[in-house]
Amino acid sequence: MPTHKRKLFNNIDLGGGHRMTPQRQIVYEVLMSSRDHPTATEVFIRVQERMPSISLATVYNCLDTLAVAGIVKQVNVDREPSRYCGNLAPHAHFHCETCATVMDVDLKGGEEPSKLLKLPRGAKIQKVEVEVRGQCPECARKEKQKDNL
Amino acid sequence: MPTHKRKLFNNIDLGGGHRMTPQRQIVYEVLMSSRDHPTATEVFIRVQERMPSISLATVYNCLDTLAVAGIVKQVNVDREPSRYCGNLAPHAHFHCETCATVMDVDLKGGEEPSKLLKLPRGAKIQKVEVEVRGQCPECARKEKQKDNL
DNA sequence: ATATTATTTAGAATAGTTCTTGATAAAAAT
DNA sequence: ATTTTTATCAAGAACTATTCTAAATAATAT
Repeated sequence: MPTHKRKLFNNIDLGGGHRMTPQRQIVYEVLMSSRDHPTATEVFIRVQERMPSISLATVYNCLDTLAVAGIVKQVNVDREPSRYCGNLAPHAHFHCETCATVMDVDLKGGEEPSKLLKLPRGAKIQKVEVEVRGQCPECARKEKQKDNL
Repeated sequence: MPTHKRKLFNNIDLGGGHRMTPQRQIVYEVLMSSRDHPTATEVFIRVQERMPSISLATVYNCLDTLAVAGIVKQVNVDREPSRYCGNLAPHAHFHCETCATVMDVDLKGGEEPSKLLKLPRGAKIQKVEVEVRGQCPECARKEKQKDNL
C-alpha cells in the first residue's frame, strides 16, 4: 500500500544518541556529491538550494556531528577555514596556493600514514593528517608559460 | 678600541629588507630556548620577562617575519592557535589530546615527507606538514592505570 | 641634515566558529 | 495516549586568534 504520510528521514543512529535528521541527511548527501572539499559556508550554500530554511549554525552542527560519528572528515590546512571530505580512505591533501583548490593525494604504498612515523613507544594515535601546500600541476604550468614570454 | 655606545642588536638582514631588531632577536631567542612549541601568546609572556614594553601585536609580527625568513616554523594542528618551532629539520608533530603538549616526531628513514606521497606530476611543493593527534605514552599509561583499578 | 623606509604599539576590526536561548520535534516512560 | 525526557534547530550574540590601522619612533639611504 502507498504510504501517503511517509517519514522523510530514516531513523539511523549516529552514535551517542544522535539521529539522522533531514538536515544531517542533506548535509551528508551534499558533501558526498562534492569532490572539492567545501568549507562549512560552501556546504551551507549548496544545502540551501534544497532546504532554504536551514541555518549556517545547523550546517556547522551537522558537519560536526557527522565528523564525530566518523562518516565524514574535517580537513584543516594551516588556519584556513575547515573543509569537509567524504573520502574516508587514508590520504593526504594538496592545497594549491594559486587556485586555492584542495585535492586528495594518495600515500605511497597505500599505507596507513602512521606507519611513516617513528612514534614514541606507547603512544595512542587517533588520527594522522598529511597536508601539502604548493602549486598544482595546472597552475605551475601556467606560471611557467608566463615566465617564458 | 672599546665601543662605549655599542648597538644592542646586530644588523642582520632577514631578507626583503627586514632587519634583526631587538624585539625580533628576543622573540627568536625565546623560541630557540623553548622546546614546547609555544603559541604566540605564550611567546609573548616569555618575552615580556625580558622586554616588558613589547606588545602582543609585535610578537605576532616578529614570529611572522621570522617564519617568512625561514628561520622558524609555524605549526598548526587542526584550527588550534598556531604554535612556533625552531627545529628546521623535517619532522612531524604529535599533539597529545590529554595533556595538550606538542612534541616533535621523526619520520621513518629521516626522509623528506614529500617522498611519502604520490604527488601529481608537475606539482610544486612548498611545504608538507604531518600532524598526529592522540595520547602521548605518559598519558596513555596513566589512563590505563586508572582503568585497572 | 633630510628623506625614505621599516618597525613598534595600542586598539579597532575581522572572520570563522561556538555558544545561548527559546521553540520544536522525536523518543521513551508512564 | 499523555507526559516526560532528550535531541534538534534557528537566530543572533559572543568568543578568540589573528590581522589591520594609524600614529609615533627609529634606522637607513640620500
